[in-house]
Amino acid sequence: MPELPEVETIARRLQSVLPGRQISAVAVFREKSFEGESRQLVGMAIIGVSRRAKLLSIELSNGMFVVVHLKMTGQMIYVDGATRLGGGHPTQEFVTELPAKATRIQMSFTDGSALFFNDQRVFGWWKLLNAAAREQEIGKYAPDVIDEAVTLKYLVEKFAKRSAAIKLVIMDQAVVSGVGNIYACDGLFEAQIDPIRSANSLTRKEISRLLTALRLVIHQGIELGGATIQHYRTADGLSGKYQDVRRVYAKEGEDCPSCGHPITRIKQAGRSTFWCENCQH
DNA sequence: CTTGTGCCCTGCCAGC
DNA sequence: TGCTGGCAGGGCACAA
Repeated sequence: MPELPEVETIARRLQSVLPGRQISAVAVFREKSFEGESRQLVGMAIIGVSRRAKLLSIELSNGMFVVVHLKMTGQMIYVDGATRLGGGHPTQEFVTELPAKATRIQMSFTDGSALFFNDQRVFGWWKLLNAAAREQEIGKYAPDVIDEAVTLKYLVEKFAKRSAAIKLVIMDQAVVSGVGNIYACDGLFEAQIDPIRSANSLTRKEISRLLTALRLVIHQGIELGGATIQHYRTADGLSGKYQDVRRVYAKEGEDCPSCGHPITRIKQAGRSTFWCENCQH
């Protein structure tokens, strides 16, 4: 589910509400969702929350981190104490019904508030890691696509070695981090590049256009609080707004926003790609 | 090294 | 009203 903009939106919100709170209990409803000894968390305070690639890091007062990957359907919903006790004004009714069926982990705080990790498909995870292990986990991922370390030169060199379809290469987290199916499709549309073309067939000019386009849609995604197609919710349980301005993703048969030609869906590496055959070459 | 394929899970929905 | 297959914001382990 969540790509860089969605994870960034969650990270920013959690950073504004979690620091200073002390963990009173952690309930793991699905063993698979949590790696490590959850009891070690009790008594720790939250120092801060950050994002790198599609990973969230929650820093604890003992120097350890809860590193989180939301994969396809993960949600991180924070509910304040007043709302949980019924006296607040929840932004979404369902936050009062947590934990829900898909809640895999509940982290409770001493002030009555709680953080819920919901994950329908159970692909996502929380790992309790020390600083070195967290560095190693994060180190598996290439620089964020919006990081200045991703230069035109960097991409030109990476693409030169790859004959696979450009759509797959920009979604390869060892090339750049943060681009998933929605922003890959929309970025390629914005750059007017055919998703099937081999990465090493792109000209320098096209790669430049693609980098600019990817950053545009990613930044727009962040500004709009992410894209809610199905499962994604902000940390307040709200929908994002990027889906309202998306170009082609999940718009099969609808009019191309640029030329009006119907948007096509094809399958690449088992996943849907949406694009305009008329505009993208 | 690269590439393609299957798989991890659960639930929804279109089409029979 | 069922059933069934396809599909879902990701990434890893394999085989070739």
